Amino acid sequence: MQTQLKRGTLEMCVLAILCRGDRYGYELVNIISDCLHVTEGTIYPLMKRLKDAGSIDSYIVESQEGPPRKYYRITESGRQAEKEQEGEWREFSAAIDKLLDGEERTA
Amino acid sequence: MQTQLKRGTLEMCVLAILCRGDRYGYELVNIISDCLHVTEGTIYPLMKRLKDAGSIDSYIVESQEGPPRKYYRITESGRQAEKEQEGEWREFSAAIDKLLDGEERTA
DNA sequence: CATAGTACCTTGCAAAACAATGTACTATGT
DNA sequence: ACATAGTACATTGTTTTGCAAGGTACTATG
Repeated sequence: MQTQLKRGTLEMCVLAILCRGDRYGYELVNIISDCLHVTEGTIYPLMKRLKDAGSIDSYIVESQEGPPRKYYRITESGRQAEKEQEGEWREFSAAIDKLLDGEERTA
Repeated sequence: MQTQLKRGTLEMCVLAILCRGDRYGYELVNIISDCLHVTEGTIYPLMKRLKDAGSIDSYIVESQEGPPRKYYRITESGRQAEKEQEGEWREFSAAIDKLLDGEERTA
């Protein structure tokens, strides 16, 4: 459900959340799940892509309540990517709203 | 550029435009291009999907300025689909904005 | 000792946007 | 007569990315 709409926006959301502080993967799934349906099968591959791209890096922290947690920290380049993507998002959603409202000439 | 963001929304946009009147494919490309980058390689397969789904039907009209035009007309079920998708879009974009603004607990 | 919760990860599939390519018609300029 | 540009249709193959399903392993509870 609404799988297609999420394309491209999840990356931006993860970066935006990490801009506000470090988080571990499982935690990100829970945070985002408050707003959108999302699973680990989506988030873990995404974190790998972001790390490969240099937008985030990571460190391990032991936990008493289960297995060790892999925390993610945003990089400077990640912060920049977030800003760009948020700008694109604003532009894009304004464009969609314009098309939905409809102001096109009658050809 | 921003290819991913468009996923799922183009269908909704086409349906919204057809709700306001019949259009032919090439015309739709031009109308949408005012707001978003989109090409025939995207629109024609989309129209085929919409027709297969029963959201639209079509008829041919001769033209003096070039090859015949295939006009698309929205069906009742297409109108309903448009309404649903627009609702999902509103919900979705609100969810994204919430995640961008960030109100999550420091769990 | 089974179950549930936490936390990590990978594989394979599906949907959709798009560049590239192709056809064919009309109109314009030379 | 012929080339070019604009109109209008269509298909093929590639790419990206979300997600279900499956797997590992640790801790806590009944």
